[in-house]
Amino acid sequence: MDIEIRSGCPINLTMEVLGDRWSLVIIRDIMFGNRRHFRELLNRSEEGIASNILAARLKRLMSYGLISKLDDPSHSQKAIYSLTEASIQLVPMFAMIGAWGRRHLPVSEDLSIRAELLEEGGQPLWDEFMADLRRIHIEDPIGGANGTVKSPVLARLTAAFLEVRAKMDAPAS
Amino acid sequence: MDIEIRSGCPINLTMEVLGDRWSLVIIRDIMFGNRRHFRELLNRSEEGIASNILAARLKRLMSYGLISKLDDPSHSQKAIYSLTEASIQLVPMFAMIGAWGRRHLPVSEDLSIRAELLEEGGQPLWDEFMADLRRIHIEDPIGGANGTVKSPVLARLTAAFLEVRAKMDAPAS
DNA sequence: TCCATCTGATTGCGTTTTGAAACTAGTTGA
DNA sequence: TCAACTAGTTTCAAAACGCAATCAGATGGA
Repeated sequence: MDIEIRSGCPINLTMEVLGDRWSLVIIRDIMFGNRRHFRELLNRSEEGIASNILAARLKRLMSYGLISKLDDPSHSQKAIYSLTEASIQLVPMFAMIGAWGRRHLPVSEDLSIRAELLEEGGQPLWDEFMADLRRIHIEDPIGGANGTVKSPVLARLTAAFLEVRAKMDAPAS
Repeated sequence: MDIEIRSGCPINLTMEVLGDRWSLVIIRDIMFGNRRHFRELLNRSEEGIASNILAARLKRLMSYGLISKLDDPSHSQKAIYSLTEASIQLVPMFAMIGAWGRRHLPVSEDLSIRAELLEEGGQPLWDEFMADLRRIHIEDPIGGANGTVKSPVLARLTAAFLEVRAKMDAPAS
């Protein structure tokens, strides 16, 4: 749960915190899929994460201040997981990671449309998206989780994704 | 040695390839430290990587096409490790990772000056650096390894690093 | 009230990965 | 000849991972 601090190099420290197969994938689901509950992160995970691994990662990310946990008023046992300012500032990094992956790895068309739009939008779109995320994760996490408060940028990204999906499912014309 | 392909998402795939504690640190040393031999990567590693882990990671990165290996003509047992076009294109990602780490993690001043300069320089500096890297890793890997061919950008980053180091070592004025 | 279902996890257990130290096998230069 | 250097491999213990089963409390409908 603690950083060993092999060295004070920014790249090394970032890899000590985020350098595993799951942490960034979980943050991605919270950020781009607005999955705010344990079960959403578990069952709707594209990659099929195990429940013990998810629990361990959520705990770890909380200890680093990358996500926060809040009781859901609608269900005393439910918890709402939210991004923090630190993880919201990962947006440009996600854009770069997505851009690189799209160019050099065997990505699928539907799952990479959001990365494409995020890359094309550049800094102005990233700023807009980060402002949205602050509203639905920091200012009103409960409204953000239950859908009362929405992110326009996220809505656009999701719409584009669903459109590509629909085209792929349709019979070839 | 092979990607499992849990999903075709660009972020997931990138994490499957680079999502461990060592891969990016090794590429960083080759890229920013111009360490081109096994021993340079092993003994002059800031983080103290073990030789078996280094050997395994080099093999893995080669299998993904992120580094290439070449016989050193000056010593029949020596190998020269070089970046490929794919890993050279990681430069903007490194810039973002460094920028994020510098803001949110306990980095040390000397080891983060290069990240600071890389961030400030923006896309123009990244393009210049990538052009340099192509010369010393792809066009003339042997000259790049033995120092006959140099990177002006790398020289500037290293000079700034050594300057900060010197200031830190000097007695407080 | 009863009970199936949902909540965020935890427990066991076998497999895989990691890490440190020692070691190998060959090369080089004095 | 020999010490130093080259790129790794071997060994073995510890940690992390992945899967399936399980848990205890909360909820909602009959």
